[in-house]
Amino acid sequence: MPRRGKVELRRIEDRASRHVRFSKRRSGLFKKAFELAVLCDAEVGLIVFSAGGKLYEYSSSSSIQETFGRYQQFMKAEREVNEGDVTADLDLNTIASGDDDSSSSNIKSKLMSIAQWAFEGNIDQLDSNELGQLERALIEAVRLTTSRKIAVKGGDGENVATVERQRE
Amino acid sequence: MPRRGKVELRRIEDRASRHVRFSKRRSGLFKKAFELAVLCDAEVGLIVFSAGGKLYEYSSSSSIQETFGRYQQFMKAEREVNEGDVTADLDLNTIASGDDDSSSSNIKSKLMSIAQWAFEGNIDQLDSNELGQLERALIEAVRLTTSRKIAVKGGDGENVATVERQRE
DNA sequence: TACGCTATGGTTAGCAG
DNA sequence: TCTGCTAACCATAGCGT
Repeated sequence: MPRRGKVELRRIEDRASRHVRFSKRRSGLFKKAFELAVLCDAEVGLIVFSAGGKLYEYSSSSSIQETFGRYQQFMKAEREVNEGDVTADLDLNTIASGDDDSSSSNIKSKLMSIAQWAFEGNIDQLDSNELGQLERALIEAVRLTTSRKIAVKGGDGENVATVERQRE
Repeated sequence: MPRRGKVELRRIEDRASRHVRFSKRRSGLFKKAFELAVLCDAEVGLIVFSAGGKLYEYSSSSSIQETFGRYQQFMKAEREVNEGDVTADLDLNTIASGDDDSSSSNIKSKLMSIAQWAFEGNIDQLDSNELGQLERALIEAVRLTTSRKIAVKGGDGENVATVERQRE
């Protein structure tokens, strides 16, 4: 005798039942994701971790990373529109400002902006100007990281790594 | 009179119909994703781009980026297991090797390894040793990027093969 | 533990407004 | 274009094995 009523929308407490239903619903979800991509010509990226930590993924393009890269680009573009920026300037203001704040959040956001370069289109197609932007972002990240390292270590100022720009 | 037969699994050619069905199926997919997360205590991240480039997203945790960060960690851990690595060593071998190959693919993979640091747990919790690893990765990325910049600026004839992905 | 079954509830294609 | 309707298809909970 199949189900008696409609499904309640809350966590299934019974472990076994939860696992079985996870398995069934997961396959249903991935099927739907695939159908949406094919039928409607959409790009779909789907990541699922089970309660036990197992990973399941689907991407209609070549990889999840590619889809997420597009997502990052989209977010970046939206941010720029909202802030009135015109060019993909990679936070040059922040780089220019001389504050020596090597807090972890600053490092993280700098690494995230570098990550965007990794996820965006081909590195092949970057011109020397864009490479220069990337270069500056990386140098700034080195500076923040080095400061942070020293701060954590507790004042060992001798180990500062120096980045020397190559002459052009 | 509702539908006459089962749905064919191929791109819907009629624009209007494709849009309507995208809208309906998308909401169905997001509902299913939400249900899976709640019912089965799973972590779900879903990104959808419509054919027109509009973005739709869902994440059962605080953000897509967080889910993707976990995905990155998972992939990294898996890679380490497969390669027999014990520590999160961030390709120090590659860094150590003195080859001066500033090809775009090397830059990209270096940026990706840096991106992993951004997505991983709190920067706060890195000790000075880990910060040193990150520092070295960044310095190597600067070196590769600078070389690349000079190469591009100088002899432009180098048009590295561009790979264009086909859809379907 | 995982699969097959099936009645029920849920999703949706086509159409009308 | 979007919204609502509804028949028809589809997914799946609970059970049996």
